[in-house]
Amino acid sequence: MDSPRVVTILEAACRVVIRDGAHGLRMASVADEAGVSKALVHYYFPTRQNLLRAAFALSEERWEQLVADEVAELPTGRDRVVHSLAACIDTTPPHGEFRALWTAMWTGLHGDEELRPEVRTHYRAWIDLLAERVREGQADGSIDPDVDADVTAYRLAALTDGLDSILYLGLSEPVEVQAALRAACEQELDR
Amino acid sequence: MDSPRVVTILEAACRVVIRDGAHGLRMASVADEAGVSKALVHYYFPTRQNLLRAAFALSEERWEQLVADEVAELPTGRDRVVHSLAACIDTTPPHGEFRALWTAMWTGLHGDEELRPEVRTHYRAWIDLLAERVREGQADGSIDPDVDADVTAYRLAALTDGLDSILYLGLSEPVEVQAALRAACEQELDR
DNA sequence: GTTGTTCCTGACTGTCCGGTCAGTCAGGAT
DNA sequence: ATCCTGACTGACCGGACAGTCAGGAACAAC
Repeated sequence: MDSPRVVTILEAACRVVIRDGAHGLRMASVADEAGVSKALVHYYFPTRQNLLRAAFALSEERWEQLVADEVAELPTGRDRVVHSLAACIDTTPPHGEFRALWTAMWTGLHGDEELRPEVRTHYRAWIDLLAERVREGQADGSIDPDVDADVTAYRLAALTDGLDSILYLGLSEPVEVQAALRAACEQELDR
Repeated sequence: MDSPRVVTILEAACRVVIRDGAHGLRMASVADEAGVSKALVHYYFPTRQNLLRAAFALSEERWEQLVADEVAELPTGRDRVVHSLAACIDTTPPHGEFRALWTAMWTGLHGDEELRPEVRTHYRAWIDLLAERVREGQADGSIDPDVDADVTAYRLAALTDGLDSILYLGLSEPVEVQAALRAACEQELDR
């Protein structure tokens, strides 16, 4: 399923989504971007929806890998939690691109009811991963041992999501939003 | 500008947006829903975008009025803050409809760059109003006088926004989300 | 060298939908 | 009696765009 051609097309689709949004994705744009004919895109992905889903799946996979790699370098659980969250509101490459994709996927939910369970699964997994990292922090002493890891992860995930909206709206500068996240983390995690 | 005919059309448009999303709004659907011809919709609203914006403006105005009225009944600033937030994740009528509209407007941002400043203004005003209510609570003793009202309002607004996303995704039941909000309010507001 | 399979394309079609337009009609002014 | 206007309609237009299809090239397999 992932011949080089398929990957080329999916990466092109990701670039188009970042540029035009999921809703603005045209089969012809993807074909142009990939340097192939429109019919070839349909050859590998019968419908537009198939293409969109596959592109999201690919970007999601790569994003999770990227964050996991970065996080693995950090010394404490607390650092890992904070970095996981900060990555979600990072507007600079390479995180910025993934952020744009995720936002687009989010928006793409409207009008594609079948995409919802998939996004839900990813979101759930992300919260669970976050909770796990909180527990690591509690184990290594970098996070208050008395907080409930699940509740904290849930709350911080929601907060980050909201901060991302604020960022997207252009209500605050990235720097302010990052500071707000850091402050909230201190309040939630410090002993 | 708001002849009865115009209001009929705008209310029809709101119903269509709630049902089909902003992106799924068709001039023909609105016309059918309002029981008028498609041409009449164009008569009052030259373009689809005009109609969407006017519909959002109307619903926004009504929603703010509704919450303001409800909040005015409550005894303490703390109650008013909590209710303002809870109203945003209330899935039951009449709040639920407005929530759907707001989510749709949010989504409608993608692909209508000119809508963004308007949403930003509303969001900003909402945070400011919330901060004001926090200060009222500090004045009447129902909220910890040591918290920074602006920071708290900002953070709670972002959190509520994120919780709304979780709700929209169907990741948690409304009851759980409401409980999470209440718990977060306690942590942020209690002395 | 013929046959089959996979990859790939240009040209085409059908449909959906925002927007236009010529014209109808009721009612008010003159 | 005539003119005018604002509200309203049905029919139509044109562009955009997902998806189709007949067939061509490349590359093996026998």
